[in-house]
Amino acid sequence: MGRSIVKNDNKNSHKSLMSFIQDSNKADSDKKKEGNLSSKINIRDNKESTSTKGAFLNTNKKPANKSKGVSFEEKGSSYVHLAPENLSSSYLIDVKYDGKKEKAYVKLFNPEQGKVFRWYDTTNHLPYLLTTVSKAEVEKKLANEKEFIGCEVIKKYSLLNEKELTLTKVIATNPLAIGGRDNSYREKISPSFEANIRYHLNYIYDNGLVPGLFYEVKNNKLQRVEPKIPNEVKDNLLDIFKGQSHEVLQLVEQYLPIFFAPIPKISRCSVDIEVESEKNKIPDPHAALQKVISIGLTNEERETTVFVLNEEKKQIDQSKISVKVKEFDDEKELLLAVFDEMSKYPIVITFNGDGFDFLYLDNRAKKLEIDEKMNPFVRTRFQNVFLSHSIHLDLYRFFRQPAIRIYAFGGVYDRITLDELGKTILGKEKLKHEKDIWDLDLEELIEYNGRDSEITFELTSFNNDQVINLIVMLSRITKMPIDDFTRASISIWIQNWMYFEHRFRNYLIPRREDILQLKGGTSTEAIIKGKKYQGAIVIDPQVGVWWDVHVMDFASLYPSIIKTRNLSYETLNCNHIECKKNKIPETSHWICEKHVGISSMLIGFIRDIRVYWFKDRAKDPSLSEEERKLSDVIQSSLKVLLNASYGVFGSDNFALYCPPVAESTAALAREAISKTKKYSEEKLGLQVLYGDTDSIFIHKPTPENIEELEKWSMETFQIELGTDYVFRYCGLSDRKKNYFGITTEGYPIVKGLMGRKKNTPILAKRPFEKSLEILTDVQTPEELEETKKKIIRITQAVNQKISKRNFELEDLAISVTLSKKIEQYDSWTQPLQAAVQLMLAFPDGEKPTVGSLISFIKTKPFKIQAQSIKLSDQISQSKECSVKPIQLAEKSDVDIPKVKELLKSTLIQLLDTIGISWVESIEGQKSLDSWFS
DNA sequence: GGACGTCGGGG
DNA sequence: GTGTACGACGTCC
Repeated sequence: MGRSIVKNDNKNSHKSLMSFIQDSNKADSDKKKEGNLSSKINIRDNKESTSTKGAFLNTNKKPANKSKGVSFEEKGSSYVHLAPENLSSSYLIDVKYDGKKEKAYVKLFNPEQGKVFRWYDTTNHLPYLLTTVSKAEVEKKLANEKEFIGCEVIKKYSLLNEKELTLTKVIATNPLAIGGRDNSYREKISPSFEANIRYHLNYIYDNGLVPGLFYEVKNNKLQRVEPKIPNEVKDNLLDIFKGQSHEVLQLVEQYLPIFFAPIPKISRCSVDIEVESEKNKIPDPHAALQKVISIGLTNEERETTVFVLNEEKKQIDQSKISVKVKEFDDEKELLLAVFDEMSKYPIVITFNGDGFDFLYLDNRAKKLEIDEKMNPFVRTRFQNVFLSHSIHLDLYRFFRQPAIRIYAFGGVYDRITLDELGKTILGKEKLKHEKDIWDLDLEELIEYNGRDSEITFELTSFNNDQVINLIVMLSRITKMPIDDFTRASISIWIQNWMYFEHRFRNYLIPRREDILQLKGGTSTEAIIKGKKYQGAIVIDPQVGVWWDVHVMDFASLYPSIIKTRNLSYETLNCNHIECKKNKIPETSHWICEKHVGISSMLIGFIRDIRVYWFKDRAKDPSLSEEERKLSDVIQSSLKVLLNASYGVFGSDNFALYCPPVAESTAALAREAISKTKKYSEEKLGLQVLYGDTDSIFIHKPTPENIEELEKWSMETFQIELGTDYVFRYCGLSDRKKNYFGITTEGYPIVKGLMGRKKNTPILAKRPFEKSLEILTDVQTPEELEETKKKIIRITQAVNQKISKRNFELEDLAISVTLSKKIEQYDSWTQPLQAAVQLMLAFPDGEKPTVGSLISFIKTKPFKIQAQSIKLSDQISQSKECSVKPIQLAEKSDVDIPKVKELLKSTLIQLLDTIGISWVESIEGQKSLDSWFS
């Protein structure tokens, strides 16, 4: 916060390493560059680099429509418009594959006509795989394959082997011939490379397409429309990266349009449906047996229309409704009207449309025998539903991504429900109703449905379209179409981003097993049993109250280490004997000093551009609010990628899984924090009170000390060490990751203390928060002593209330979100006990499952009979419970000693830090005054 | 009372 | 289906 960034220092010290790497590598890297590095930015310039694929087409058979193995086909829909021969500048919103036509196509939103057009590939791009098997041999092997088109010999650079490889490119008429069937080519030809990449993504890589940028169609050819970016912006940016390698400068040019092309307002609507349903039963979207009774649709003018089924032609009281209403006496007509309205928008937003609304509508349309041509939905071979004419943005999928929840929204929402998101992000709740949807008056139904559709829309529009902009920006960076992007998770985003950059540079995309085999496993032992390698350091806290404490931390430490130490799957444990001396401490690994690692370069680039450009601009008062907000969106999208960039290398489902990369990053971080502690203590004579992963708590440093540390960090690590907070005072307990501090700006920072955890009962939370509140006002050690007395009084008062059973049942409730299905619990945990009791008490109610919020209170032990509930075999038959769900509990059930324990364990963490003893001050017989006198 | 499992929060 | 470290509380033996 407000940290000064020493740009020049950084660049220079960074330069020293990079120029070293560059120099020793010059001959090699020049060779690598020859490929298509400079010419891939525009698809127009792409002819040379992709010319190889055209060559065979002149001589070989043409791809024919003979494949019967394609498992999904796009039907002709009346909502689809084909792109004309020439189409003005349009927004690339999607890339897909049409199995029937055996062609890739893109969806282009043309703002002039307000329509989405489909442009089918005209370059005869075809699916392929790569192999080291010779052309002749492959041709012999596949001679009788109907879908086999031919082979070409191509050259690619393998980063893993550090050499150019001559490969056979095996081309087929359709993607399933390459991979996805039992007898696909990738099963027949070994080794095969790049054979498990979805075809439409391959199409994006090969053509250097960037979803979310502008393209036009000229003489049936797709070409990018370059945005006008002020020279000034470009020059300033290049200046930031001055002195870095040629490849990084290339990257700056490549990403200019991605960051600076405007994000146009794309018109969109949200859709939410209501279905006739039996009491407490969610209708099955696969069966779609019940009528659709109402559909809400909100557009960008914030106009909400509710299409409602009114078979009995009841009079609707207009005074009771706030939205537009369209009445239908026939369900089929209702659906058709909504389909027609939806077709006007290039983006349609739902909340869980993938899992419910659209699945239901598609199946219902089939049931009602709506003409296929009028049904806007298309099924993929995985039975997903998407829209033939536009893109479907399912917000449930997007907000569910942990990386988005934590890094883009600071974890403000806990549960992924429309109500919770509306409440926490928009301050707008769903309408509550006592009755079932089935029993609502028409007016109530209309209002309820309208509200849901409004919340859904506003989740994308609040704060200047923050969510849409975030999605577009991440989609541009990772090169994933919005449709794929919002349905994939962070490791796939990073995978796609890195795959694109490999292809862009004509590098062979490595196979997971080759990385693992060549780079080996880990060499440190994890502290926690079952983990693969050792993680971060947490410095032992110095117990007590400390005044004037500076918390310094490294700016995005892990990504910075990946950048400055050149960490990448190919540079870790490289083949050069000379590099073996460049050891990673505490491990058996070493890093290459000859080549720049690709992930190091990419992660380093987005780190630098975030820190040196967008982060400052997000807060720059000299910029317009709109510019600031856009910068903030970009910096937060970069943050999302950066924060996951280290972790993915340690995740065995990541395509470039490389445990030594993750392990080395953690080891170097440990080294950085340990050295900083040592330097502070030994060279500067400072007292280090605590530290966690990338932070260090320093007692009473002078401004000179701080400056000295910042300078030393830049020189030693080329990473900014800055001041995160200054605490007027802070309290450290003997527990790690447990402390509080009051900043000089006068607000409290609380870490790990139970009183802040969301499932702590209010009874304990209230005195905790009250105590913290008065601690926040404390200015001097003398005032602290006074405040301690107050806190003791507060605590004693609550303790006495508990003894007298003077509390509300709700105040004792412990809320837990179930993390598993009921049958999957292998032990008789308290949340499970409560869930089972609920199921017994309400056999017809909604069954608790993953994500259900269960509230319970602690009781004296009692037994229940739960034979009727299906549980894991691991759980024995005797069922003793120590909790009761709040719905079933009474005050007399409460186990008083346990509640007192709970209060104690919550508050003792805070009291410990300020030196109040629970036994003496709260439980003890001594009066308050005598204890202090 | 110790080993082990589960959960949650935070980075 | 990004990583590990950590504390609290529970069950099971």
